[in-house]
Amino acid sequence: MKMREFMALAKALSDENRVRMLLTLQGGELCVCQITELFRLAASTTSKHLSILYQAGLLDSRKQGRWMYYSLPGKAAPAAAREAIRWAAKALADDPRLAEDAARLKKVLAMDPVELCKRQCRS
Amino acid sequence: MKMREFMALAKALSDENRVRMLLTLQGGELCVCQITELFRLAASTTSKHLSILYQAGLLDSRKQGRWMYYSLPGKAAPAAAREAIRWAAKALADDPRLAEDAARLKKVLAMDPVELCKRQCRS
DNA sequence: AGAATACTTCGTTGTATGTCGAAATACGCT
DNA sequence: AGCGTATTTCGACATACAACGAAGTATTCT
Repeated sequence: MKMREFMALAKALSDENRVRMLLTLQGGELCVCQITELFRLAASTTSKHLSILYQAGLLDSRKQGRWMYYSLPGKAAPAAAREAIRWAAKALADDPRLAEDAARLKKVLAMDPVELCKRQCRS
Repeated sequence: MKMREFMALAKALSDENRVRMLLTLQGGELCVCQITELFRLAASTTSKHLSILYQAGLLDSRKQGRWMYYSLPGKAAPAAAREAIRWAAKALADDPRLAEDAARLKKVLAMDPVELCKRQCRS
């Protein structure tokens, strides 16, 4: 792996919101609007973060209709990326903030997608 | 491990010069002036980088007389830090830039310490 | 076709950070 | 004590980057 690619990985992990997003996706794929709701950021900010993670090789993406789903990468992903995710997940296994994120994720998943989007339009 | 500590690790690895310094230390402990010579940075810049790596738990340090030696941490270091180093080392095992650093390191090690310091005073 | 929705791109703003040189600190030597 | 050396801290500057809102793109639905 070239230095350039490694630095993309390291820089992608150097922002707390991105790390939280990455590890939240351990619970399965999510679309941008769900993640936006979860972290209370502007949709454009969320999109940018996910793009950075994706370009570093830390996420897969899948477009279905209007929705863009992001998920942790499969076996095809570069080993260094998968190892980075395992490193972060292991190191932060007992972090309370991630537990909160997981709890809020449940609520978001329980919401009707249509309701979710209306919420965003209001805020 | 708390999020705060993990982010310190990730941020420490998010600068290319710091990663190169860290992996160069796989060759054994070095003092600040040797690393400064190796990377052609201002001594104050080198010192700052090493301090960031140290505070994140990625380096041990040892003061001997006027010289401050930095080295990779031993078994006592947090597991997440040692895993981060292994991750970086493995990912960059075949990076040409690190090979150059290792080659220049040999030259620096071959130099008389006194000569080394004079060099820095001149430049 | 037109309206609504989900996402991305762009432009701006504030903050963080890498870099340097100068000054300050710590240590050894005479 | 005073000098020279190694390192760190401080102050200044430039660049990088996270955040937002607005505008643009893509897709679905009527």
